[in-house]
Amino acid sequence: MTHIDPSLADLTRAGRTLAGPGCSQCPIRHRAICATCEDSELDRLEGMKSYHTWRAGETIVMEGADLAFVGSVVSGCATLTRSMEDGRMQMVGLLMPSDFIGRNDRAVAAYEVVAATDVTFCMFRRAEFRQMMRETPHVMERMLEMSLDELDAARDWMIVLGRKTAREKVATLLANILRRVSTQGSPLHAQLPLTRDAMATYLGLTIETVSRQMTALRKDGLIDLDGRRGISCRDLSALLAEAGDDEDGQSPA
Amino acid sequence: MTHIDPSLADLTRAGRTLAGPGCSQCPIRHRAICATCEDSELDRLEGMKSYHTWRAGETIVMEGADLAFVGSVVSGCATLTRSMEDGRMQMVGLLMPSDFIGRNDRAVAAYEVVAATDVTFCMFRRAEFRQMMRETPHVMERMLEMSLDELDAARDWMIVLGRKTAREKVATLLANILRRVSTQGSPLHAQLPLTRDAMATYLGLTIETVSRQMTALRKDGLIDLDGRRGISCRDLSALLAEAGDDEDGQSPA
DNA sequence: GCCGCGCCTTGATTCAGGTCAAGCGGAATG
DNA sequence: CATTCCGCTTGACCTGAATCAAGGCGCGGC
Repeated sequence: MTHIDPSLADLTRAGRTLAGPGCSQCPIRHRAICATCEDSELDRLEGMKSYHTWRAGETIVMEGADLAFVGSVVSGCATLTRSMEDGRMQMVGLLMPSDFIGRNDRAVAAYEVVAATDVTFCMFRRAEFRQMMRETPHVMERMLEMSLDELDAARDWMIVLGRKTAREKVATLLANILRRVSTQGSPLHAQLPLTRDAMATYLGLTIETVSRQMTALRKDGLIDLDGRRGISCRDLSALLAEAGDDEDGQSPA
Repeated sequence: MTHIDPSLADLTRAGRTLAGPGCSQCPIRHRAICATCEDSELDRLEGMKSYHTWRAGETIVMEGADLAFVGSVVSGCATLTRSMEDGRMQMVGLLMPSDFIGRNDRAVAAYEVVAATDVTFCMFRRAEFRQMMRETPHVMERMLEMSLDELDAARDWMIVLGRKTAREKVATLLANILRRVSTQGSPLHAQLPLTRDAMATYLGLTIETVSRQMTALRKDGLIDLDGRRGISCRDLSALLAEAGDDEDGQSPA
């Protein structure tokens, strides 16, 4: 169970390089929060956390349901989706390893959380975590930092939704996924963690438009497709140019 | 210099009712952060803060520029805008009284901040504020809470940008503004803090479409317009229905 | 190996919102 | 009081993405 290379840009964040040494188990412990914890604090965390795995497609938290835990993704990928009464849906976040979910001060989930692939979470009960945070200020400081990163990322996504064309939207998403989950090397390649339907929900498009734009990008030589999920790209900067971003997107090296 | 009624829903947040007693001066001191501060802490804050006012239209922070302060809005309204290299722009946030700007751990602004109306900020130098936060955990806790509220609000806005029609978008914005800045009473009425152009930038539309939808809503009897900025509404729930939200939107009473 | 189901692609058509263009009107200026 | 300018409205037209409608195809089950 290895984690992503921390030097890769973050799909749902502003691309901050996470601090912390080699990580072997739980991102909450080893990277996301406790990079500077004392050993005794780590031991305490150890006793509080638990793991749970969901299969692709399973609902993890229903919209409006009681949210009894906070936690972060250990492996796999989950989607955060909000929906309107008439059924229109918008994905508002994509949770990849080390991403955090749940807030310490509110019990009700504002979004539906669904496993996109098989996904494992490292979880804490809400009240316990809150208490721990109060007693450990640098954990709270790290939480604040992470929240602000998520806020920046959410705001960046508003440009995608509000101003980009369908082609740019699809190129943006593919480039982000390639940067984040690809096996290193050139050409980059990856297995998409999302169905076409999920991509459409994320991008504010329909499934047909996503499919057409993927085909168009393939015909234009910007990407190669391998079955339903496989994708590769030999020139990421060309793809980013189609995305309408600067050469390097929003992320420093 | 009175603040908005805290019972009014927050335009750019998830509608949490802020705690704290009557507020007469700076929201950082009296409401947003220090509702639970000791007197001695308040005195210390008092010595650190300063005020600054910008005229409508002035740029407060340029995109990518050095951000030397953190602060919150005392009165007036400012916009947070991100732009693409080809000039397309998307507003990613609207700062109203008590809203916060600037992060404690990063010096560079990701967005341009512009005064929409004459606007006054209460400011702290970044390094000082960070130090103060470290020494005062409940201030940090409040900052975390505020950041998570902003994150929820940003994610809510993604539905507006990604899935709503032009009519729904305009109705959503008008209803939010009316809820937040209207003088109490029925019919609600307010002076819009935004030009049509700024509304378009916020909603991911063009100025012409905003104008047409405003006219349509007026002709349909959902709102009344009074000059360029004046607006009133005798049935907010009807307007919210046009916005595609549930009757009460995202905010509890 | 064959079948069947879901996911995906592709085509034809429609329509919401963008684009281009003209003109109004209120507020500041002289 | 006339002028000008800028923010706004309105109209005509166009286009990009949605919608509606067929299939194709990879994958799991038998």
